Amino acid sequence: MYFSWLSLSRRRLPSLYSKFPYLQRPWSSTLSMNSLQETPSAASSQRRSARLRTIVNNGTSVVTAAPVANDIRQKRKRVSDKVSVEIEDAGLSSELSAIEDEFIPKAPKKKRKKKAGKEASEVVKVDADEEPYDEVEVKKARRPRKPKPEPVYIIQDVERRETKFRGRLGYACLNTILRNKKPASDAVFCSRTCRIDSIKKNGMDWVKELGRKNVQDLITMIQWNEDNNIRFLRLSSEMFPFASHPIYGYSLDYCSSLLAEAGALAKKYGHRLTTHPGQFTQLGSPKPGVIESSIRELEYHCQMLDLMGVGKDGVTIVHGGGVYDDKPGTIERIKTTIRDVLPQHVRDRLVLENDELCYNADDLLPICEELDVPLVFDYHHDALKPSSIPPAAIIKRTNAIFARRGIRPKQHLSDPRPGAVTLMERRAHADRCERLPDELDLEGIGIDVDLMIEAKDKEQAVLQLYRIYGLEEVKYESLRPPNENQTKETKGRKSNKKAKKGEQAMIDGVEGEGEDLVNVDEDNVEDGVGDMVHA
DNA sequence: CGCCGTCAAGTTCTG
DNA sequence: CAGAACTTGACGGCG
Repeated sequence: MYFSWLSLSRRRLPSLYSKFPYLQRPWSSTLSMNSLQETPSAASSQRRSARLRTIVNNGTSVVTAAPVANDIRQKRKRVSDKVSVEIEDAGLSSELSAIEDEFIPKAPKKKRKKKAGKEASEVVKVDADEEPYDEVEVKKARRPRKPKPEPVYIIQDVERRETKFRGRLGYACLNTILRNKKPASDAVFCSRTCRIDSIKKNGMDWVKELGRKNVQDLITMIQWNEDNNIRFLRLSSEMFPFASHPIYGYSLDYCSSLLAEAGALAKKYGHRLTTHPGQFTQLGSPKPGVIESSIRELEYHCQMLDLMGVGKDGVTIVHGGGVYDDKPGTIERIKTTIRDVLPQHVRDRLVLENDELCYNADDLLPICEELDVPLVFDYHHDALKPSSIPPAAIIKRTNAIFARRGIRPKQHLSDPRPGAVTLMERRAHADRCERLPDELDLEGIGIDVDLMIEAKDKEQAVLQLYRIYGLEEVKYESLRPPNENQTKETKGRKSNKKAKKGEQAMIDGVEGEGEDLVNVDEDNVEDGVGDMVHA
């Protein structure tokens, strides 16, 4: 049984609050009070609680001293990675007792070792901070680490909406649940890669083994998708590391039987598999070498799909790329590359996508119609770089191309990150999507197309849309709470040298007593906060 | 195990 | 003009 976190209002928990008045923080499903129990000292625990509350209650702005900010930053990052509040099942009384257990700081107890085969009837805390107390015993016994029980996640209700859309929703490359399986050796993902140094050191067979493992895990992902009613997936471009590299490249033939197995499974379930090579794929570059690399990349993607036995719906999506200060000339080069240079089997899978900086639908539709190459319409990109043609009209025209080519139409959907203002900020994808575009309600436009959801939360974003619109049955155990501290900006999601510099300056400044703080600007401080949540 | 600097490729935008 | 952003984070070394 699950309950809504929102349902636990203060009014419903008067006794709890009077007993524990320090529970003055916003309810958060991703912030575990376990993180406060990291030392045996209750006093220390409480000091940390107080400092954490300060941070939380002040929202995203860090107003405490830098060392504390740093401490909290690391703490919250760990917590948000691990997630979560565990509350066991059923009625309100057990909810309350579980919450009390959560929120009352106490000295860590020695974890009871479960006998092998015994049912796990109790919820064991997922608490990395208890580890030190186990260490001696674990070393002595030399037993493999016990798998930690799955935490129970608190999933909020979603606002229900209506749609006529009946197509498939898909996600790109990575499944957050499978990727984050613990221990790390259990992680399932398709983008194992390596460095060239490692290829030199370990040899080509070793690289190829990475690719084989990736395909093996792809099979697991396809099965997971089927079990969760997801039937549309973008294959990772990194499935076979360096496969298109001029020196370290290799054919995928060595993996043909496993690829065929994965493809057969997808076919059996009616899953659509597509690919989307990276930004290095430039069909209009003035540099011949770049075009050659791009074609190698496309051929590699094509071979992957071919060996899987994927049909015509298995398209390879690329953007127009750069403009090189000469859009008409570049468009001619793009057309030449597609028409005269691409091998036929590659061209057969090729589709173009409008981007947010250079080529909108105004630019691409004429190319697409002339060369009979479908256009994958991206709602988010069109919002950032609008074309003169309304989305519904664009989709109608590209759907005609899809129909001529016998390929099922496909579109992309994503939201900008909340609070993003500038174009560059708005480029970045939000964690999830709030709603489906209205166009999807229109006959011949959107009701029967496939929609790739490009969101940081991957399959979670799909499942959330399933819930909002009642599109498919959703398994509750597959749901994870959203990150409540989604950063506003792209800055801070990745390592940001400038931000780190500013942050370090702040820390140095405070610790160094009286050093100049002039260079510390708020943006950088906020970036630091973003980092700790998202990195 | 967690952290952090770095990593194949191209291009554009920003300060 | 250097750094950061897009794409899909992941590796590798270190504590």
